[in-house]
Amino acid sequence: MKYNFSEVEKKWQDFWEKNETFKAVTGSEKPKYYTLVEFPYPSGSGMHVGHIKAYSGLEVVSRKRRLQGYNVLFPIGFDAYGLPTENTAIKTGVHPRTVTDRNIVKFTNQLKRVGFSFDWSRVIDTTDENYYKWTQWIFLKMFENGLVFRDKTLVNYCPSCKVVLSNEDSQGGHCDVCHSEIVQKTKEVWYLRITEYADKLLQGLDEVNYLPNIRLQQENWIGKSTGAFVDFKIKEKDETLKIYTTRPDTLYGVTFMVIAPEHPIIEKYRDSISNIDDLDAYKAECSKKSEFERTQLVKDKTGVKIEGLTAINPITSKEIPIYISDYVMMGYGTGAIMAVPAHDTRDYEFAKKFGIDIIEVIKGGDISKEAYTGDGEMVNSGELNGIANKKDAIAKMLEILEKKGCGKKGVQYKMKDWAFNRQRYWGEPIPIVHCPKCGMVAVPYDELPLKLPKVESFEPGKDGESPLAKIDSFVNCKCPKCGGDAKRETDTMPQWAGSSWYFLRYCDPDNREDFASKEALEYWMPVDWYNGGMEHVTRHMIYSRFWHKFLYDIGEVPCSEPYAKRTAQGLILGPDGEKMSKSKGNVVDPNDVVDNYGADVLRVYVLFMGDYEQAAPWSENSMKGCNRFLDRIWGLQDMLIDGDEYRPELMSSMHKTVKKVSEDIETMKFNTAIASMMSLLNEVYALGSINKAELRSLLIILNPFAPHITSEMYERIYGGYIHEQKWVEYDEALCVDKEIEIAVQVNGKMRAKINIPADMEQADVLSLAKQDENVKKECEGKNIVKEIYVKGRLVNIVAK
RNA sequence: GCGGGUGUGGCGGAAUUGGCAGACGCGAUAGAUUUAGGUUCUAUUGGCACCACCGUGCAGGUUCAAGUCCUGUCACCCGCACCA
Repeated sequence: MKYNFSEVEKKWQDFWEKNETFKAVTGSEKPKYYTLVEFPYPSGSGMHVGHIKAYSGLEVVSRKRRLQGYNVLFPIGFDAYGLPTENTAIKTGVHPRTVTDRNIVKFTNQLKRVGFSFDWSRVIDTTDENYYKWTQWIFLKMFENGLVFRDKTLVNYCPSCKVVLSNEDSQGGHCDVCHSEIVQKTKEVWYLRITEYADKLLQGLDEVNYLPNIRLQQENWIGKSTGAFVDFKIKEKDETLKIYTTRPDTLYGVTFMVIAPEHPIIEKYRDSISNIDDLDAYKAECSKKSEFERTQLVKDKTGVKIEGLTAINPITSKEIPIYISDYVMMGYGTGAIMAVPAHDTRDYEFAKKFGIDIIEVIKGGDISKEAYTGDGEMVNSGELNGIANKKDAIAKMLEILEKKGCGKKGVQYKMKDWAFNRQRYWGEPIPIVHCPKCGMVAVPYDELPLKLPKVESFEPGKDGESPLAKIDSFVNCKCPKCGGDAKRETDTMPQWAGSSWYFLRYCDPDNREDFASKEALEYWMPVDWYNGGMEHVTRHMIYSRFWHKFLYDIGEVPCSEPYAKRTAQGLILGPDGEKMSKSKGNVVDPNDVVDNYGADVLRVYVLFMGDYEQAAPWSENSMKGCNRFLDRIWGLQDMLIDGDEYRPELMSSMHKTVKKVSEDIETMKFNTAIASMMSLLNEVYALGSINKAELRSLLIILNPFAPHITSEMYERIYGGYIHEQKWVEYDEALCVDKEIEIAVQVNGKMRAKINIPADMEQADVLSLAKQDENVKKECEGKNIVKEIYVKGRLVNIVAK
């Protein structure tokens, strides 16, 4: 009897839905387990096989946990604000609300067709006013606590999307959404003071269990460095120039200074600078270059010496020149550096080009050829001379600087404050009112949500102005403080806002009084296991950890870190081994797979195709192998015999397979878990029969991977529901075979295989090994120097 | 440039962390079933001059034993990128 996957899959999906089989119960007596996957952006093109792989990992974990007796929260929702929807709306004239609702329906149907065991009663949509009310609420709490500010700065601006982007969204000088080149623009924008949490975000990594590469990426992103701030006096003025350095130990080697072209000191003393025209020209040239060009053209150092301002090295009292150069950035440190050409490659290049002195202060390199950045004995450095390592030299110099009062220890972070705004329609309105009398005033909490007005036109204004600015009824309002005429902020929040706290809402999604009740948060938080893409490790994850830590600090959530554990899946590549993309035409549609092979095959295949954390190319043929595997599972019904315990001939295989699958799920080695079940299946086929006890265990351990076929077979053979069963136990002692085959090597080369009882004594094994004809031949005429027996593995005889 | 990762049959990938390299799957070959194709089943499948020998990007080293450890080197992928 052939397996009719479409009928069976439909039957169980309907059953699960009708019976709310996977509904999580807040406050249940069972131990809780919260598994979280990154909720999708409901794009018009529908689901991608990448989504399936991303969700299948924790889907298996969730189903296993339920069988293990946990109360599992495995939710799903939609991160629906964002540019693609708005662009579709502009192109087609259909309102973003309609586009979003349509796409959500599409995604929901697709997700249900794959049989994911989400708790569908907790679906959230970040664009729902009952959701974004709380996004705005958290924003106002931050505003109240001084974490929100406005600043006029150079921003990354995408001329195509007409949007100001954060550094994170404009990596490599290209827009993250449309890939156009970014230009620099001066604009007053909203910021969240995430840098205030830099240290907490870094320290919090000690409390959680993230994959090492994930942790490292976050650490690099935060980019903490320790060093010193040092004041350099300006000879001609009563002024000091503050610099940041990680190498205060090299202060004796400072022969010039460099400041960023935008450094304010130039404006301050422009009348005293004799070559101000040259500086202005250089500055103009730099501002023409985009940030991207600036970092790409690293080969050649450029700069101009400031005539009229001279710095004094605080430690040697020598006069040194000051240059402006675009290799120093205003956005990091103080926008000014002390240059130590002997021991910094950039300063070295610059000094060579401009003919500046190079003074060696650390022994070990050849400074006539290149900068020496290694460690070594201090020379030419006064009281530091003779100190042999960097650490001691830095400590000594800091001591001297502090005594002289011209420097102190300091830390810097690469992470910048978060540009928190979009000049677009389809986002959460920022709940702030600009009052001519009172300044920036928060919309009162009881007026939330500040609803996004329904409009006809969503196109951004000419100068990158938000579409909301065109709606008078929205813009004009009364100041909540003084009651006078005021104007609303028209920027909206960036697409990262809604996803910065969604895991909290899942705990209590229908709450109207609070973003989630204390009880629900106490019960569910933190997320026990969070899985998603590597691309979200530095943006979404840092942002959401920041929001969560803030909420913790103001007493709104019970734990300081949101995610106890974080893993990441690898990409699915196209059949050609390239990244899937519409333009390459190598995209695989999960719908086609479900139509042709069924959901179980799709699920098993995305987990079997390779290491879960690694990228792997799609292969239709390989997937057919998974289809065959499940057909053979179905075929077991024809070789079923009675029996309520494992037979001796399958005893160790059954225990081994259960152990392997149980362990591999925990380490996300789904591919080898499936492989071990295939091996067991091969053994059963070779044997020609399987008994009821054996099949029952196999169905249960396969259930998280292929829930439809296993549910159906379980019901047919045993009656009742497989999801009400218990995960299978195994006995470590029974995983071992009584008789084993071991290899016998002579001088490290395999010469024979012998069968021995597993518990045979070393001496007996060795003497048995030496009786083998082949081994005898190899040892003939030689002295046996050494005999090694690795228990259960091999014998090695060393003969000379 | 810095950081991370990867490199194993025709292909996707395994290998208890130093112990029989190539599990499992695909593909291929042969046979059975079938009018035929497909499906299914059985057997074989790293190379080769087949009891030997050679084989985990390349070159060395440590070890009784190396895909795994050490030194050097090459290639590809992904982050970050003049971070002082």
